[in-house]
Amino acid sequence: MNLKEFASRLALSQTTVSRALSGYPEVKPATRDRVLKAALEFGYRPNTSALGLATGRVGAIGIVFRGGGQFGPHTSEFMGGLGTRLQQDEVDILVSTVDSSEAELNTYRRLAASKRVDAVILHSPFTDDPRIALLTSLRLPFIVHGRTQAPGEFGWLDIDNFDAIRQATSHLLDLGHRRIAFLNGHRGRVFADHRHEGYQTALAAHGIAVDPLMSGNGEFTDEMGFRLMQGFLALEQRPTAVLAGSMMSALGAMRAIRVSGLKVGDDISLIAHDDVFPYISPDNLVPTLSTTRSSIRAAGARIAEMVLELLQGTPASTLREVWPVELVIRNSTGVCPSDL
Amino acid sequence: MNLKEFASRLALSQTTVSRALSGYPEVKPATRDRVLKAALEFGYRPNTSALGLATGRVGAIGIVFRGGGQFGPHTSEFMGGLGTRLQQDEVDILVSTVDSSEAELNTYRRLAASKRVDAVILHSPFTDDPRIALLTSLRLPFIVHGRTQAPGEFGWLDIDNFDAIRQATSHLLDLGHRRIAFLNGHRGRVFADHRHEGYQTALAAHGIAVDPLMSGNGEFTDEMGFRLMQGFLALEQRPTAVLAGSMMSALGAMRAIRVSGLKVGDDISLIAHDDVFPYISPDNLVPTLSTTRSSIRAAGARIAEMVLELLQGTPASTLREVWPVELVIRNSTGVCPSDL
DNA sequence: CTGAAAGCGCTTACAG
DNA sequence: CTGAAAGCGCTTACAG
Repeated sequence: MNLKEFASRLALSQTTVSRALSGYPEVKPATRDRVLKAALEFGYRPNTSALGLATGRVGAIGIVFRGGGQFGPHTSEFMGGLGTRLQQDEVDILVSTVDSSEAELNTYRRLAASKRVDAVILHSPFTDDPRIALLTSLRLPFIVHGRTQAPGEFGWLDIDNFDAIRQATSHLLDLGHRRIAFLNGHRGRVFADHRHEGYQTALAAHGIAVDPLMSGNGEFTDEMGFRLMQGFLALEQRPTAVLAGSMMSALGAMRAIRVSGLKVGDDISLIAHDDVFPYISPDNLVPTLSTTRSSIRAAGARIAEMVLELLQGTPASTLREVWPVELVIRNSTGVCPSDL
Repeated sequence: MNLKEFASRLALSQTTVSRALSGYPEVKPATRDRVLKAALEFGYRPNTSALGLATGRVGAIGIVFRGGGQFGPHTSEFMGGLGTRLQQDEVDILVSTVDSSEAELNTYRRLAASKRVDAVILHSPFTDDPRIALLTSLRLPFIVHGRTQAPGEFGWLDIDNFDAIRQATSHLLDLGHRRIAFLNGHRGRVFADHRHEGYQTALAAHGIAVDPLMSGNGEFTDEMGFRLMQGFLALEQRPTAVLAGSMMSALGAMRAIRVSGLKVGDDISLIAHDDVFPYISPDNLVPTLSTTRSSIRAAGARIAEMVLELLQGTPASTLREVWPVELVIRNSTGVCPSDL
């Protein structure tokens, strides 16, 4: 059913019906009630394309993923967070998949030129991220999940990756550990660089330099954790503690430690970063896993809200947040064994 | 830039430009080339809303998720598969999140009434799924990921859950196991019911009845696997083999076995269903994990293709596929220890 | 408080 | 092979 038919059933003009539905003030309350009830009854809803043409707003937020690895467990939780907030405004998420950086840029061009979305969410930024300049020039509103050095008046939400790892490292140092390994994300990704700085800063406070042999970078998979940890354990002077960038790499690291005959918590301390997944909990591991915790789902929900605010006219420069990360001590961390 | 401006720059009518862009045959090749090149050069793309209004097609496929648990690891892989196929046609995925079944039905009503998507993908069907009748009455084209008894001329793709678990159970029986536990999905979900039937059928072939104490149902989380497995191990006559419905529940089950002092592969055999996640591989576990394997990403890609075919006019009744599932034997399965 | 009509940017029958 | 114009279903300035 379209507006014309719907309005004629109510014996009103399209104008009045449209205004009643959009909440304009100049409609008589009784008329509005009648329209609203009828819309529910007949299941009338404005055609999105017509609405998009007339108003320029389509009620969808875009997000682009690299088809391969990027659709990981973080992604689904983050999207779950976005969704819970956006559904309240009946805004949907438009997901596009790409194979390369170049394809990603082209997708933003396509989304902008065809006016498919009202805004996009940029994630996993690089220090100097070319997507910022592109989106700015396309005049496609956006919010960044993470931070970047790229200039511009955009909004962003990030967790305090620096302090999370600084805290975790300091805690291990306080327990007497001096050889602390680090499973980090890819170099060039802002979050990984921030974490590296936090690691370095904490070590430096104890006069310790970063040992390149004891830190590794990669995608956060179980295998990455397993392989890198095996490498660390094979070192002449193996670490007594490890920082893992995610639950997935922590699982692999724990297994490598176990297989080598050592015990997590007793022989080697472990702290992982936990994005809080519903299907794998640090409380449920053996031993329970100490973590730096920050719900990526909550971040998604807040970013959704920031996007909606941005579209409402809130200046991007006021939409910037750094979320603190909590260090949660469980049983995978202990005093450094003195016999090393 | 809109058509009007773009056409005038080319000194052509909007009609001709539109036809050239849409690949209509009645345009002179030279003209078409000129238009295509200029479109690339100026970055011209038709406005999606205008296109949607004029043609009724919006170039997006909808999928609805329950906000809470359903956004699991399966989801992201499946969407990755959808995306890789859809991107080739520049079709996007419109994701909506809901809290309840009722809200899900309303979302389909909203998507249909507002013509936001060309089709939707239904997933995780129940045996008698009310969504089928609704989508049919809404005339919203759809493909089901999974099967259902609900009547109708719709297309679907499912894996052979029955045979996967039947094979796995038979293999364990062949190894001498007689007490085989089963970590299954929620009752009422078709895939879980099919798996139960496969389990039951294989056991029955050896004259064994299903022992309700040795099978459990739930969401596929690490914790579910851990808790249920602990329960099985506490039984007076504990199982000598276990089937886990997913990698996540398998991780929990393996830990429960380990913590109890038993060894996977030696004391207890384990076979898990593996949807093939990039961040956790059965080859990399200790011991390596025997699985029933089926790439949920590949299923997503094929379903995307089926949706595109459906929209092209292929009859839904010809779009039905059951994919076989491969049993991959690794080191987590062994001969039943005779000392029990 | 309500309505007639222009306009958003396309496609496509119709005419040539 | 090309073009002028109607129509898709809305919103919103303008008029009353």
